[in-house]
Amino acid sequence: MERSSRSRPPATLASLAAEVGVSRTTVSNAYNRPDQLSPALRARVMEAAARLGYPGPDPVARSLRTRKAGAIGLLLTEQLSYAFRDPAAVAFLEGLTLECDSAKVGLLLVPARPDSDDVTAVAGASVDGFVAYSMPDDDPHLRAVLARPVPAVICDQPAVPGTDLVGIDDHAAARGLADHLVELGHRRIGVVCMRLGRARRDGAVDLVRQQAAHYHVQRNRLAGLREGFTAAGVAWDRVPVVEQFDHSVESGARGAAAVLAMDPGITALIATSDVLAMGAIDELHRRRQRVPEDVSVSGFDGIRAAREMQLTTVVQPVEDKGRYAGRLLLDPARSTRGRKVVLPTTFLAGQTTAPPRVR
Amino acid sequence: MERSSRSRPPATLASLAAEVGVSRTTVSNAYNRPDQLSPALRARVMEAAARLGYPGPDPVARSLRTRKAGAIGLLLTEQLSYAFRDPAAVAFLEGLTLECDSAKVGLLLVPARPDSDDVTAVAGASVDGFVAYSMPDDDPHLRAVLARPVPAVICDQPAVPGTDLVGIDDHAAARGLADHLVELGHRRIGVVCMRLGRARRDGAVDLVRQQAAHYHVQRNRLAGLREGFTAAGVAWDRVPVVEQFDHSVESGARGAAAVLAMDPGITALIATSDVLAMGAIDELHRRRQRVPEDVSVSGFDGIRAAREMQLTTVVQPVEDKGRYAGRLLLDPARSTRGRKVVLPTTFLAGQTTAPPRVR
DNA sequence: TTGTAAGCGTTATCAT
DNA sequence: ATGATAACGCTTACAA
Repeated sequence: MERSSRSRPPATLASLAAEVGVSRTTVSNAYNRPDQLSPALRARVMEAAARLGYPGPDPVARSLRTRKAGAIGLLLTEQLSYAFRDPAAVAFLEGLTLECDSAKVGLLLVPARPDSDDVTAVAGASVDGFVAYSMPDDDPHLRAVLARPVPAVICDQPAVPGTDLVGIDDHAAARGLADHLVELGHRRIGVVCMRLGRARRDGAVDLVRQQAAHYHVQRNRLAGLREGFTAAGVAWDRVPVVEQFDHSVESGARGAAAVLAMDPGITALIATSDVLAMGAIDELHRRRQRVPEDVSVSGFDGIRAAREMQLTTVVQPVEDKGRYAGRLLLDPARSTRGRKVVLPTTFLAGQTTAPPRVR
Repeated sequence: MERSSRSRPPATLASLAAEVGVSRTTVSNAYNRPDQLSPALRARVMEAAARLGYPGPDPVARSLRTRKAGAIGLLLTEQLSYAFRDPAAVAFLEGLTLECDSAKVGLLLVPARPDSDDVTAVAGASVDGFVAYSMPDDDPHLRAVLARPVPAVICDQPAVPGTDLVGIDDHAAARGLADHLVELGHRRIGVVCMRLGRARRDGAVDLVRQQAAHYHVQRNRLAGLREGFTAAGVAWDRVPVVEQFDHSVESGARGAAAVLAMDPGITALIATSDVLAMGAIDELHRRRQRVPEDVSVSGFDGIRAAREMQLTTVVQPVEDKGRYAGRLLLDPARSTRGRKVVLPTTFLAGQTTAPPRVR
């Protein structure tokens, strides 16, 4: 049996070089530039490495020397465990990882819990760049990312000078949704939206809070809706708008209940995400209301489950968002910063919206 | 306007120390041991840091010195983009990230594509440990993980001496499923299973390949099924078993079609995962077969979608698997290696299995 | 083809 | 409370 490598101090490149009787350079080359060595010598080095249990050059030491971490960080607005429950976030991850795969860099998940201001995870991440996904504009983690001397790409957020950006035109897409409902004849509506700030809060939202929302995406979607309905003569300040901190089907149901409590007579319920819309439909069904005969419901995102149930929604290319984010960040020739990629969305008329019931 | 920090060589701890006129130690302490400094001096250091645009100690250099990467690696058997489509894998991730969150370590995703033997991502990952999730026993990436001089936890895999393990008793759980179907009266059955090896392959699987499967989980589930049906007098070598490389609903449908082509007279179709079972049900419905009246179907895993559709399945605590994996790896007092955590499973009789149709 | 020498930026230890 | 010194393990001009 071989001597256990655990009994000795672990082998290093230097100790291996000493063992073989060559310089450290040679051992380094054996690993990193095999063509710079005679095959025979390389074989001797590798044999000795196996014998000593040398696992190859230490990644951290290499990173320090080469100034390349070989990974990028992804800043997520949620406890990680939570993010994975959101199909849109998962699709974004899919796209991003695709690009990481082909660039051969790792992906380090960096959670940014909204209830924590501890930024050490961001400051301590050994990465060559960051992607920030849908962070509120006042988040300290986001600031910490921008403070790091590495490139960053932000996604679904307001532009930051000198930082690449990927997003969609939430305002226009929401406006299209509003126009669709207006055209169908809806004038008495309600809205369930995702969280507007970092502090937990559920319930009715007045116009001031809508416009001051720290989540860019929600702010713009609400603005687009407001524009569309205002243009149709709807008094927006009387439209019940309910914010739900949690993003889940159950939360959508609670939001719908809150809206209905504020105005039981609405003919259409607009959710700013498909997940919330699905919960809203659940709640309506529990109340023996038919969708769309009694109440129309619309979502946003175009996640798979929503499309399968024929939800009227706006389909956005979430996976492409991830791909573009990765591409911008990993682009070897990133001479220009501050690039913007605005992806197209498509309105999808499903089976959950119809003209309001005539009474 | 401040002088741009981009114009100068980036500040380091040393340059900051020189600027302030103190030693490097003092600057280091200002960041890592604030109590070792007079508040006044610390304030001076921090002020200078802000002025010079010093972003704080470099994570890589710190890692080299402290011999702590502050992250763990997760080895996944798939292209990452693929893994996120599997609800069970996502649940595992959820559990693992929960533990990472509370231990304040990052999670580095390391993809191990089955069609690639390139192990550099594993060798080059700056991590303090690895979790390997459901890798085939002959995978070079897995070997590379075990070769790294950091602790590892393996999940859903055969035991490796000296390495912690988390898993379930797949054999016993599958046996229970078989017993359930036997009891209902099923003798003519078919099986759709997940991939058994790293090479792409779809179609009928003979006993030799079943027993030689490189995926421990699939091997054991098949063995459990075989044991149960053999005990009931079913000739297992005549049971159509079909392997599907891809793990998706569509793939499950194709697998079901293949099984039905081999024996159109089966009364029960067993899938070794819920995702495959859902596809099988789709395929049966396309053929105007009712489930369970015409054909019974069972799954495995207990993912949310399966439970919602009342699939007969085995529920395994996937999220707990992730939590235990993280806990074992991050356990500060990991004196003992080679620990085993075997989690319980529960059989769940749903609405998709019933006695075979009488003819 | 191989070796020399100079860092990469930090923290631990020990001294003052 | 602050500082001097010595690593941590590696890569890479450049020289031989």
